[in-house]
Amino acid sequence: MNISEFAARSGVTADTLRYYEKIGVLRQTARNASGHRVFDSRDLDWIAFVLRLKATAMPLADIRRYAELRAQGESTFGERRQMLETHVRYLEERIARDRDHLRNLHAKIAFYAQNDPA
Amino acid sequence: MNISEFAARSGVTADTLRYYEKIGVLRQTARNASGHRVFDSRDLDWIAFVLRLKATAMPLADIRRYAELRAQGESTFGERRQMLETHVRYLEERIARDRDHLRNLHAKIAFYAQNDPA
DNA sequence: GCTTGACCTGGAGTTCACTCCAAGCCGTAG
DNA sequence: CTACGGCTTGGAGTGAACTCCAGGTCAAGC
Repeated sequence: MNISEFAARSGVTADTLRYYEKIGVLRQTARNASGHRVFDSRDLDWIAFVLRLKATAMPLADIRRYAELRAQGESTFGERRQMLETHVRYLEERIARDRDHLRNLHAKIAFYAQNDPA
Repeated sequence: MNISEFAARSGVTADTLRYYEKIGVLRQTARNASGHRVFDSRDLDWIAFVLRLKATAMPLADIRRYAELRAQGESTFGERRQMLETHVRYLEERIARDRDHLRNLHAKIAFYAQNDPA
């Protein structure tokens, strides 16, 4: 598929896709005879995973590192696993913190509800 | 207390505190005879709440809006409550998404653990 | 009375993650 | 054969949130 279809399916703009390729988050994509990028379903899987990492606040520099390891094949399974384990710990902490923030916000909302002069 | 003590206690650098004042996240702070900022424990409470909102991804522009409402007194309790309720919904969604991401990451880690050639 | 150190201001610079643009190439439709 | 749309590139610009700096003021210690 071409870049605009891939953009539509992945939910990432064409500009951003080219940017991701430039910084190494996407591999150098295949090209057709006219030099246009050609994407396949494996690229779709990869970008979905990238979006998952991004959604959980992993910096693009780290995602880029993961992409590098991925490009080196199965020998990097261990290192990739370590990256993910580190990230899981970060995520677990974020969830715990968020729950705490949530409790605090609920208390504040209750206060406003009780004391609203309106 | 002076700005460096306030910075130490709040965990925010003096530069950032001055920046927050400039953009309206902190009110125009009180000054002593030499024009130096003087902070009190209520400022400490407020900055802690600002950090809570920031930690949950509220943009400074929104925090600034909340600070404005706060400066207008009790008549804005309703509007402040609405802002927090909107933010609570956002946070609840983020927690739900994070939990989903976490499950996915665990599955991927399990795969690496199973298949690591090392 | 001079030095030192903490503070002040305005403004420039930095990082991250895009986002936009000009200029150019290529295949198809009229 | 030319106009058009979609792609290409390199590079400039954007917005958020800081971060740093130069040049200046002021109170306290020696």
